[in-house]
Order: sequence, then C-alpha cells, then structure tokens
Amino acid sequence: MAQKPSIPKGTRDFSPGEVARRNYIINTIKQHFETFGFLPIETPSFENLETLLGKYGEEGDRLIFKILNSGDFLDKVDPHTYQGKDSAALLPMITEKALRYDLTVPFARYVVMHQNELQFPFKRYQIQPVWRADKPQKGRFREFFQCDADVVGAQSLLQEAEFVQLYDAVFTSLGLKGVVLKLNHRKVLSGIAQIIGAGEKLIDFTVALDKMDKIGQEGVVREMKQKGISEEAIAKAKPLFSLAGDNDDKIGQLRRLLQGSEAGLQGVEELATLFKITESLGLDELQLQLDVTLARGLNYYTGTIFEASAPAGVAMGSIGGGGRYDDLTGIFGMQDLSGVGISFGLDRIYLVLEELGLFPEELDRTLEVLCVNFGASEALAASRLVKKLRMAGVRADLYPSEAKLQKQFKYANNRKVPFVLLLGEEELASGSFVAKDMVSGKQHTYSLDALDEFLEAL
RNA sequence: GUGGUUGUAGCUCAGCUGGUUAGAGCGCUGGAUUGUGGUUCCAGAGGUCGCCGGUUCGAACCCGGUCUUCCACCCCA
Repeated sequence: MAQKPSIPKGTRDFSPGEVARRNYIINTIKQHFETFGFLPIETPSFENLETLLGKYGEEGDRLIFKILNSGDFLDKVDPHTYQGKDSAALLPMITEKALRYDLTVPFARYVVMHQNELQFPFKRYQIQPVWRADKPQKGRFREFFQCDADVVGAQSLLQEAEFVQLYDAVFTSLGLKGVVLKLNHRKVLSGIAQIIGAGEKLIDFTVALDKMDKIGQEGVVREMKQKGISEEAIAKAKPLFSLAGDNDDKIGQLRRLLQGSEAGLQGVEELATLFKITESLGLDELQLQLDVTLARGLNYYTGTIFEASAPAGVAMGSIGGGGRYDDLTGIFGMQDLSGVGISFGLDRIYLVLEELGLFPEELDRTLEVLCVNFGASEALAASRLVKKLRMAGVRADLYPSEAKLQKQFKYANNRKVPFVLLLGEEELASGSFVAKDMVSGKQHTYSLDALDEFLEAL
C-alpha cells in the first residue's frame, strides 16, 4: 500500500534554489571567519548524553533529542522502575547518546580532549546542524544550522572587539542594513541584582528584565513580584527601565547606579572599553547598542553578552548571539580557560534576506550556456563544443534529446540560461555556431575555431 | 510541555445555513508556429478536499481523534 511520505515536524527539504541561497550565506560567513583567522573543525552529530545534560539548564535538558539505546533497550531496566512509569528514573537506563544541541558545548569538550595538540589562543569556526526538540514556529526549527566562531585562551577585550567587527563584516557583505548588535555584560547584571538586594534571584531577575521590549515595564515588574523579588528591590531597579540616551550616556548612568558593586563597575568599564575600541576601528552597517535588558545564555556566559537582532520591520527574533564564558571547559576538567564566541543563525538570516529581497539574482543562474540538440550528428559536434566550454570553466550543457525547439528554448528560459547555442545542419557544414542572448534576443554567429570570441562576449 | 490556529489541483487561494458531476489564477501538456523562449490566442490533463473514525437520507462543510502549519506562553538561533 502506497503511503503519503512525510518528514518529521520542524525539519525541511532544501531544493536547488534554496541550497544555492544557503550556500551563499554559508560561504559569506565562512569567508569572513577565515579572513579573521578562524580554523574549521567538525564534531559528531551526536554526543554522549552526559556531555550535554546539565549544560543548558532544566529547559535545555528537556529540549535535547535523546537517542534510544540500540538492541534490547529495556534489558537494563529493573522491573520496579518499569512498573513505576517514572520517566526521569527510566531515562538514563534507556538512552546514553543525544543529538548535538548547540556547537559551544561540543567545542568545549573538543578543546579539553585535544588540549595537547592545540595552539592557544585557539580560534575555531564550525558550521553544522544542531537539533532541538522544540515546538516549531516561524524561524524556529527542530533541525537548524549554527555558524559559530569562538576563541579560547585569550582574555583580552580585543577579542570582543574583533567579534563586533566580524558581525559587521558579515552582515555588511550580505547587504543586511540596520542590524542592531545589542551588548550587555553578565557582571553588570549581577552587579545590579546585588545592589538592589536581589543577588540570590539573579536569574529570575534577569529573565524578567529580558522581557522588557515584549511585555513592557509593567509586565516586567509584575513578573519580578511573582518571582518573589521585593518591592523595594524593584523600586531600586527602576532607573534601569528608563535607561536612555546613547551608549556613552548609558555607561555614565550605569557607573552611578553601580557604585558599591565592584564586579558591576568592572563590567561597565569593560563595556566602555569595548565601545571605545569599536569607535576607533569604525563600523560599516552594524549598529551597536548597550541594552541592560539583554540576558541570554546565563548558564555559561560570564562577561560580555551579544545578540544580533533583525532589522526593524522584520518579525524575526535574534539572528545571532554570543558572549564570553570564563570557565566553559571547567566542567570537563580544564580550569582557567577563558573563551568568547558568537553564532550566526543561518536559517533565520535566510528568512530575513528572503523577506527583504536581498539574495543576488545570479544565484538562480545555474547554467550559463545551453546547447540545442538537433539530432545525432549535430549533437556530437555540440558535445565537443560543450566540452571545450566546460574546460574553459563555463557552466554548459547540451539538451539531452532531440526535442522540439520550442521545448528546448522553454527549458532554457525556465532555467534562466543567458545564452542558448544553436549548432544545426547549416552551422555544422560551415563550422560555426549561433549564440542567442536570451535577454536581448539578439543572435550572433561564431566560428567553432574561434571560441575565445564567444567567451569574451559571455 | 500548556493554550489556540491552519490544511481544498504542482503553487497561491475561492467554495454560502450540510444538497447532484468541487472552482479560479498561475504553472503544466498539446496546437496556432517542422530553426527560436520570454507576449498573445485555442484546447486539454491534473483532486483519496491532510489522515482515521462518527453524526446524517446526504459531509470539503458538523463532531471526536491524529498528523501538519502558524501564533501566544516557556525557551531560543
């Protein structure tokens, strides 16, 4: 019985046009990664479950795709657990591998395992799919690509500045104007929490703060109260909600607000330095914006936090993010190794470029020359012509069958081929071919011996 | 994971309070045009109405389940 085929929720097929567009983005990112001195690595699509568990918080653990043990996976389950239907207890008995959830944790694992072979500071990039058992939405998939660049073993703030430049270079190359790179600092956040006396509630405090642009000040206050943050703490944090002006103004306000928190002040100074370096280096299209409500990846970020958001008017969450993590490798037994990294969300960047019509037209021009097929003897001559064109690096093809000219031309038209070559009986006799420019409709005859003439016209 | 939403031709979508043979535009195939596409005209093909079950004399339409899409929450690229 034939059944309708389907693919799992949140996954997609990519047709030739989409692959061309995805490769265009990937190649742009890759090119900049390499000019910035990053080296490529790849890691397995699945890891040992224990490598991933506990690294992304409770929510993250839930979203990790677990792989069922092979063979008789119930073999190791004792009857009591089986009867009890306790998923949490059952889990470790039936699964010990899981699909990669991001590229950062596998990278940390990689660094620890290969520490003796690596030159520090080590700059790596990695472009691979990751998987999350999330509920799909627009721009949110269960299988998607991340493009990560990280440096480990370098403390300097220059690294952060480099990543700002890298974001700018990539988005500028893609023609994406109006991308805002939001910046914050983990120490600023913890400093604030400490000053207002909500130090133990740091996570709840920042998670609530992060929703500012979504639910507004009132909503944030309501959520903070709900999480048990005191009224006076919230009152003290009020100035944060209305932090205004340019980045320098905000820095000044934070300096005053964070008097008395050494860590907080250190965070502010780091941000100030980062702004200063960036100002002297200059930016092309990227806009830099200090945003104290930005609170991402708190499970491992310890310093600067980045988030790139789509240009205003495009309904898409963040299209990239990153930050500094002082001790990511610590959990794998390698202490005191500082890292900074950023990520580009390929799939979301795709959707944004598509919505804004920013993909170059030539991505659809997959064939430069199509040779019409007039029958056996003409086609043989045409094959020789096509072979020469291919050796010259031209994307050329011969229509495989002697179909009606109308059909062959229509095919060329749909494939957006700019030149159609005609090599029929007449041309064969005179040792020439006709090239038709499909845009202008003009035709020109060339000698088969003088291909260069045609190649120049291409 | 919670709540909601969507699904009709290859694509984008109509389809009235349930009523014969489910429509349009685009695309596709053939012809006008046996060495010329993109424009025009003519003709044609193409549908288990997401899937399973129920109500009914009768279901694309109502009910239940399920899958999928998108949205909000959670979280995130």
